[in-house]
Amino acid sequence: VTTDTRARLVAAAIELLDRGGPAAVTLREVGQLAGVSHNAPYRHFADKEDLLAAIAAQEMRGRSDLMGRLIGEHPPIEALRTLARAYVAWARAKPERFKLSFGAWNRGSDELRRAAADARAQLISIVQAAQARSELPPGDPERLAALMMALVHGAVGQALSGHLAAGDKGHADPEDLVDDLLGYLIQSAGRG
Amino acid sequence: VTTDTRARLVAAAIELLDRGGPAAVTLREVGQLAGVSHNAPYRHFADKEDLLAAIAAQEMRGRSDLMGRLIGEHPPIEALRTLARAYVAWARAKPERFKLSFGAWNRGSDELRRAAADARAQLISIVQAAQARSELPPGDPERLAALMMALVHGAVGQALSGHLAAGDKGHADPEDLVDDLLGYLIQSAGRG
DNA sequence: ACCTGAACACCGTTCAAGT
DNA sequence: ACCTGAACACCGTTCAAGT
Repeated sequence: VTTDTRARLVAAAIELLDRGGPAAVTLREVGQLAGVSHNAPYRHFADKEDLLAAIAAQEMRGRSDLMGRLIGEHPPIEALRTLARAYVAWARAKPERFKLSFGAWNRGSDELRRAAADARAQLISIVQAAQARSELPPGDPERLAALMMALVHGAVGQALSGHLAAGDKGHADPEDLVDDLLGYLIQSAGRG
Repeated sequence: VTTDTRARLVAAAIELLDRGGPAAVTLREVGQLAGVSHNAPYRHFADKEDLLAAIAAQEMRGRSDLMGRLIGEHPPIEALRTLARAYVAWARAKPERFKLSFGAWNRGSDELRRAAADARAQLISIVQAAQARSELPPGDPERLAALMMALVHGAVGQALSGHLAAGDKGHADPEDLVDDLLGYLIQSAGRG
């Protein structure tokens, strides 16, 4: 089909994004990489921001799909830890995609919102499963899920910004902070 | 002194940043707002990124100074909560400054690094004071401070991106997540 | 030491055509 | 329906002068 061009445009944009951030995603170079003219993108996307939103949507769907695969292979608590680690690894490997996916989310397409809601729902269901086993403290599972998401997001953001590299030794990597939080939560679940 | 021009340039850049993000900070408009030509900024800053870094440094110093004022007016745990709330309030009121201060931190000036290190040291000292009173769990205070920072940073980031507004009701505001984490930590401190 | 006006290269976006 | 080349406005940056 002719939508092939659209997919090639997105792929080219992702390549440029990974190399130099959103500023490096010039529509002229996107067109050249995709083998079309410098303003062919305007037949597939409203503007540059719309193209970036398409990348964010595709990336978010990828994260959501991966979550679906990782769940079910592990008991709830282990699934949570595995999920968080996979998320951190993705953010480290593709920092520009991570930053973009949590940027101007407002102008995001419905597809982006759908993928994000899907990922959120999966996370909440794991939290509920862990609560049912008394492996996490009781309370609103949405709120516990939000706590986990916020910590992972913040720890990765700090690592990418160089905040966590302040100490000489490697304490306080995102992975460490995730383990710490899970530890406190698990401990709090096993109370009198 | 003639450094007055530099201060006026930074003030103009902050005004434009607050209005429309880094993209709205055009050196031409910065110059016009400051009453100089469109390339006078190059006599005070290496390039646009350097001007933005100067804003980040100034803003970080403001945060660090506020921390110093808030500490000492409260016992440790209350100081932590107050600090976190002040931080969240600042990020909500000036989202573009918040995003900038945690962006390309890498190219940041020494002044930025100094201000950030200063804020971090103050936070760590409060954590230690709380640990000494057994109001926070034992362990590396740097790591506990990193956990708090990551949560606050992540919760604010999600709120600004619209992630936390998913549920109809206002659960899971950054303030709620801060309280939740503090609650789990306090509970974990009072163990057998 | 600090500032200015002119100029350059680059980019997002639009438009009138082309198939 | 999709693509192209030319053109416009805007921006970061540099340069040769000015005081």
